[in-house]
Amino acid sequence: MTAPDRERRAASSAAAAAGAQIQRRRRQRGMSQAELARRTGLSKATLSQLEAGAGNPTIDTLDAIAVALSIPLTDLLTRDASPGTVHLPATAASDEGPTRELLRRISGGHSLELWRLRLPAHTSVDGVPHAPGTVEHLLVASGRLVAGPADDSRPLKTGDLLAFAGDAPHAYRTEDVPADVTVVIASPAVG
Amino acid sequence: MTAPDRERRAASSAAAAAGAQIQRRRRQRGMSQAELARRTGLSKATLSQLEAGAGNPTIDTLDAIAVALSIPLTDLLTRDASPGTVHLPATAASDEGPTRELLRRISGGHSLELWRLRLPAHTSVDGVPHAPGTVEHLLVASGRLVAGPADDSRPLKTGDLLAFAGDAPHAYRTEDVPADVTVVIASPAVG
DNA sequence: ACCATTCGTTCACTATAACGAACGAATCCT
DNA sequence: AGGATTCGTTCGTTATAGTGAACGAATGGT
Repeated sequence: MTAPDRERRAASSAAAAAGAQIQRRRRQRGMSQAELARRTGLSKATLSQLEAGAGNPTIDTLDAIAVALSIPLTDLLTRDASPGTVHLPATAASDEGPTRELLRRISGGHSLELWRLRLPAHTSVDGVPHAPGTVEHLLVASGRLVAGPADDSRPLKTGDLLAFAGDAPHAYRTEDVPADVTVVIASPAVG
Repeated sequence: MTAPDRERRAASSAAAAAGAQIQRRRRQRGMSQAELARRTGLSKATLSQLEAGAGNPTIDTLDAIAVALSIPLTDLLTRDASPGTVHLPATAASDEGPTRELLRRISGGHSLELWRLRLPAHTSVDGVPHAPGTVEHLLVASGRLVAGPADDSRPLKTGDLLAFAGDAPHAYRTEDVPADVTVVIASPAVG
């Protein structure tokens, strides 16, 4: 890469986005730059410049930060906004004939993770906030639970679908019955 | 970061994984290192070392490569889900404590559809072949069925996950018990 | 056979990412 | 108030990511 090329890319969205992301996640955890510096083994100077969007971090630097923040490396490279909560109650199964029902469609540019979440009765689990723009889908395979964003959680039963923003604090909680839940996480990718 | 720290991380999985990923995607496109160097504006030397897993690229370098390969930046940092058919049998639920299990990860650039498929007993349904590159995921919420590509279908029970290429002919078939299946269809974004 | 390309690698050099140290501004104690 | 921390920033220095040139090996044309 030539020097001019590098300059032209200096204000590159990738580096700036990563910087913003680092700052956001750090503050989310009530962590100071100094403390993050201690945990990562990086210098305060480096973090300061990165968060200012001025830097061009190496993959090792980003990895160290991701580890210290307990998030996947890729979460530092994703961005943007989040939708509202959608609750689709289970529909009655028809007695005869197979049914095919479209629950939800999300348009392009997403990465995808499928998780299985098993909760015994009377259990509460906090969800790890994901990258901004991440949408989380809960499909209740069996049981009951209360789940969703901290400020808008819903009671769910077998067959229900709940979609909500995965970048805000959220939690799953069972009461008298255990729950078996499939979680589909769709994250927008930076291209 | 101190010098010893850096050395210790030299064989870091993050850098090595990125290197492997770069090589894989480049070859997939029948592109030589030299040509990728031209398109990215990077030197051949840099690419050679990165693919060898020896490097520690900056975010700008990775971004340039991602752009040249027309893939989201995050794809360079992600292990791709294996392309073939994958069958993940249900795991036993632990008696105590919640379990969180990553079933599958698919890198960016996908649109997403969630379907619910309900099959009465003794029913057979042909799946519509989707666009090339589409991956279909079956999550068995309850019951049993035999499903998958026409030439490689598998018996599935409650809790199983089956992933297979959705662009080939495939079918779902129940025997003595009905089945309730969540289908996640990931299609590569157009463009 | 020969020369011309193109490939991926290695090496010395240059540009720069990350560092350590010092700074002023806030905040919290006596 | 005064001293002690802790914060985030800025500075000069050091370690290293990326460069350009040269290399041997492989391929293609004449």
